Amino acid sequence: MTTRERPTLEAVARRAGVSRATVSRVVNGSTTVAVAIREAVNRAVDELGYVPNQAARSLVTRQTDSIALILPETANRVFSDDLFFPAIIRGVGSELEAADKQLVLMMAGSAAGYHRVERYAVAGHVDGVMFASIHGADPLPGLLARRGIPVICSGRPMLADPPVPYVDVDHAGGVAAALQHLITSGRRRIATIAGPQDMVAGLERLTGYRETLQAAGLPSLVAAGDFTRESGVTAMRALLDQDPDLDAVFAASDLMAHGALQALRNAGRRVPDDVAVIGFDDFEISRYSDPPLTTVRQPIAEAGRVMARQMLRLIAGDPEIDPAIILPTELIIRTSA
Amino acid sequence: MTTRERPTLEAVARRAGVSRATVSRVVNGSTTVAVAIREAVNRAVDELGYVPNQAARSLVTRQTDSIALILPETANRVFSDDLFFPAIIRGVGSELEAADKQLVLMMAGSAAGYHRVERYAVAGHVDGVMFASIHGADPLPGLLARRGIPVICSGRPMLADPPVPYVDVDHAGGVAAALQHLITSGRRRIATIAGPQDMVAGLERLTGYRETLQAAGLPSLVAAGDFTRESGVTAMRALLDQDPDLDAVFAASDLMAHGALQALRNAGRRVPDDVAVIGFDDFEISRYSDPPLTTVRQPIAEAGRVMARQMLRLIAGDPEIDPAIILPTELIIRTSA
DNA sequence: GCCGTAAGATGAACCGGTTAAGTTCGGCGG
DNA sequence: CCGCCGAACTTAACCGGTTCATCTTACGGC
Repeated sequence: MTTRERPTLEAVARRAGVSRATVSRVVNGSTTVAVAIREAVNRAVDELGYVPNQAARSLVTRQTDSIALILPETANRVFSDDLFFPAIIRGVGSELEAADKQLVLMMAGSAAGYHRVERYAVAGHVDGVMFASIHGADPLPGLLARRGIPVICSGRPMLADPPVPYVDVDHAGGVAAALQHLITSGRRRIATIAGPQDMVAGLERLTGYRETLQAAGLPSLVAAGDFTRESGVTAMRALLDQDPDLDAVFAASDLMAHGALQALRNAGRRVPDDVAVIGFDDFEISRYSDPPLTTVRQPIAEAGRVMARQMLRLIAGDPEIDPAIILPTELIIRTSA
Repeated sequence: MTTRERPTLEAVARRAGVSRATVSRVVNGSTTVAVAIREAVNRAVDELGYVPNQAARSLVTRQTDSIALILPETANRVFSDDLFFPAIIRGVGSELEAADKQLVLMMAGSAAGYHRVERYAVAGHVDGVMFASIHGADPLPGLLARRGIPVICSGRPMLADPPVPYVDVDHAGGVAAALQHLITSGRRRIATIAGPQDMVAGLERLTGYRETLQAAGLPSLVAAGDFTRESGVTAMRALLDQDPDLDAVFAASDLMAHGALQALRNAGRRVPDDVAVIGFDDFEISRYSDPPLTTVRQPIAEAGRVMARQMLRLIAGDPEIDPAIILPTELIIRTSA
């Protein structure tokens, strides 16, 4: 193991025959350095393989060039089947990479982990904190914001003591488009499988459903789910029990829609002939389901990118940050409805 | 915005009427502090909301308590449809969380990003670096190891100048079990859709296929893929062209197996009646494909956990690190074979 | 009553950078 | 020829912790 000592500024300075300060200025690209000296310093840097010590640097600059993304689920539940978080990570990651910032991923599921996130951020380990999805009335965003830490949320936070800027998608518009499509194609008994009601996404999609159907003078029929496939199966069964003659289902997530497809098949219903099904997300797998799923596409990766861009602005001290950015959703029509 | 100044050790010391050194010892849980003083200090810490400055701390301790996980794909390709990386992240994350270490996720796709990773690690931003999957003869693991940075790989690295400890799964055993199952159930013309040959996983699964079939005295038929669903579709079509009478396919990934199912359906073949299909991975979605996929389960999340544990040991200075840990694979029999 | 000792607290020297203030020196105007 | 100016470099003071050597104090043994 060639655990060679890491060279310090001091070492580089000695080798180049200049002072620490000069080396620092060369390394940081200052212009007021004579060409000859700059070259000598750069040579010394290369020869020694010098890399600045990040801890020392951020001790004085108060910057770390890394940004946290909080996944507020337990590490074990995140990613199990869901493609929401991967997409967010992808978007955020690509944008931060372009800005030469590092992405620090944190799972804040457990109560201990939750507190750990707070300490981590306050300790100055990161320049800012992004929340990938908020459950219930999470106090953490507000708490960090009050501590003076830049915060951006994906999804409107239910609780934000000092209001926190956020990026969200047009849930209501997406739902309305989906239901309109069902109504236009003649469906009249349209049920829904709702998402968790402690998340804004779940809440708004259900509200959108209720309002659209009411405006159309059609009856509502709701079953509760939690965005997972299993809950979709269970909810679909419950709906069929309550109204065996329903002719359409709007599920608040693609995974629940897949569960519904499965339950409908087992119940002997044909999709879309007997029952039309629409989901929400447009995950990759929905193109390959049987039948391919009609669904509301939400630009998740794009939301991640926008969130990252907002964060970079916030850190740069830009005073004009949109308090809310709402991205459009789009109905993708395939075979299931 | 309550951007209240962050209190320092000094402030706490003044308030508690003791020296900086004493506060430091209390904060770090030293035992040689009188109870009365310890309590006074803790009170001061609470009142001021003191949190140690991480940069200052790691400047002297040379520790950051965070560990990097490198995803060596471009940020845009990772996660697109694949459930491998999410599973690794899940395993690594849960284990590090338990050890109170932070996971830093890095995408090293672009050439620039690649160099960035090196600088980041050498700058001492993290205590160690884990590689989620190695493409080709990546020099980075060896390079970091030579710099004295703890490194663990998932998947045997093809190139490791100073040998780097790794965690992998029993590819050969899994492939053998799958093929044995096909042979036992009477299949004789068994083709394979291979993975990318610049990755050990792709390489070893193909080798396993060749050796097992040769030992059984059966002919080989290989089409190239790259682990994606699309490549599975293409490869399956090519295989059917070459041998319309094949009666089984072993795909080196679940995604490719799903592509094969799709291509077979389009070609009018029934699965498993006409052609048996086996995949490799056991992603969640494979339980819900049509028909449900028989596949080789590899414990991806477990590999992540083991990798994290090895890393923690390495950092703790444990001299006895297994240079290689191979986790068992298991054939999961469903309907497709 | 004196001394040795150990528990517990302190002062100060780091860690490795950044940067404001100070120094040196060549050149130019008067 | 002198003084002044600004460019370019150096000196030194931080940033906020950790830790070791040192000092203080209380106590037990003789």
